[in-house]
Amino acid sequence: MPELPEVETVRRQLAPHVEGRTITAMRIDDGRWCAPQEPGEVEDALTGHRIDALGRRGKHLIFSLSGGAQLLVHLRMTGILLWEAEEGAPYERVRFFLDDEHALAFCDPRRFGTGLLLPDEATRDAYLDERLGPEPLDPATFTPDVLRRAFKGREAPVKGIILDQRTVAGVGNIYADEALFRAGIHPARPGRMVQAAQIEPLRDGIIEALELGIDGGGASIDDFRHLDGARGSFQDDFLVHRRAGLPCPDCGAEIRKMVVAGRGTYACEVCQPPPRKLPRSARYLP
DNA sequence: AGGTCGGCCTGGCAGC
DNA sequence: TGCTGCCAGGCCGACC
Repeated sequence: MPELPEVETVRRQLAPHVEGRTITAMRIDDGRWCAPQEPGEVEDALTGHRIDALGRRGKHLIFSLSGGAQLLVHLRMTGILLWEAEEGAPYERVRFFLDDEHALAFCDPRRFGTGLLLPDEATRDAYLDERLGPEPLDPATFTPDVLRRAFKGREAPVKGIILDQRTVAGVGNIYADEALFRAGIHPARPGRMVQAAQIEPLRDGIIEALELGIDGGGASIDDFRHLDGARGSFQDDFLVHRRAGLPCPDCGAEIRKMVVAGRGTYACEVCQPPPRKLPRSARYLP
C-alpha cells in the first residue's frame, strides 16, 4: 500500500517530468476521484496552468500550480501514477496532458484514490495541518516528545497510535510493523505502557524504516508500481511484515500474525514482548 | 471523548 | 468447474 516511501518514490520520479510543464488538457473519467467537486470544474481549474512544483506531505502528493491552485493527489490503497501509459491503461481514472506532448495517468482498480483541488497554499496548509502530524523525516519537528505526548494516558495499541496520521504523517501498515520491530515494542502494547526508554528507539525506528523504504523504491506487495510500471524492492527487505511463520531476523523465533487496530500485524514475540493483558481488539491468527 | 468498527471498492483466492 | 464469500487496508464517519 502506498505509504510515505512509496509516495516519495513517485514524487522523485515524477518531479523532473512535470515541474515547469503546463497542463494543456485533463480528463477525469471517474467522478468519485474528485467528489464532491465536479470533474468539469476541476478540469477547467487546472487546464492552462503550469505545474510549478511537485511536493509531498505525508501520503499526499501536492501539485502546486501557477495561479496558486493546489491539487492534492492521494493514492489510498491501490492508486498508481503512470508516465506515458497508453490511452485506456487498465483502471485508468484520470489523465493529464502536458505541453510537451507527454501524458500522466492515474490508475486505480479500487477507486479509493482521490484528487482534491484547493484554491491556494494557505488553504492547502490549513487542510493538511488539520489532518497530519509532523513529517517524520524532518528531525526538527518529529522529536521523541511527539510520541511521548501521543502515548500519554492512551489505552489504544501503540500501532494504532502511530498509524493515526495526526500522530505522525505517512506511516501505514507496513512501516508501522517494521518500526515497532526495530524498537522492540509489541504492536498491541497500550500507548501508556510504552517504556520511556523505548520512545527514542521507536522514533529512530520509524525514520530508519521509512528511509530504507525510500532507498528500495518503495514496497510493491501487490498494486504499487513506479511511474514506469516497475516494482519497488523494499518488500524483499521486510524484517517482520508479511513474514508469518518465518524466523525472526534477530533471534530466529517464529514471526506471528495477529490483528491489531483492525490491521494484519506481524511481530516477533521474543524481541517484542507482548503486554500481560492483550487489548480485547487484538487477536492472533493461525 | 477515547476507542472500535463498518463502509467505501474490487481483484484474488480459499473452500465447497 | 464455477460459484460464493471473505480478505486486503487508508481514511472517514458512526456508534458505544
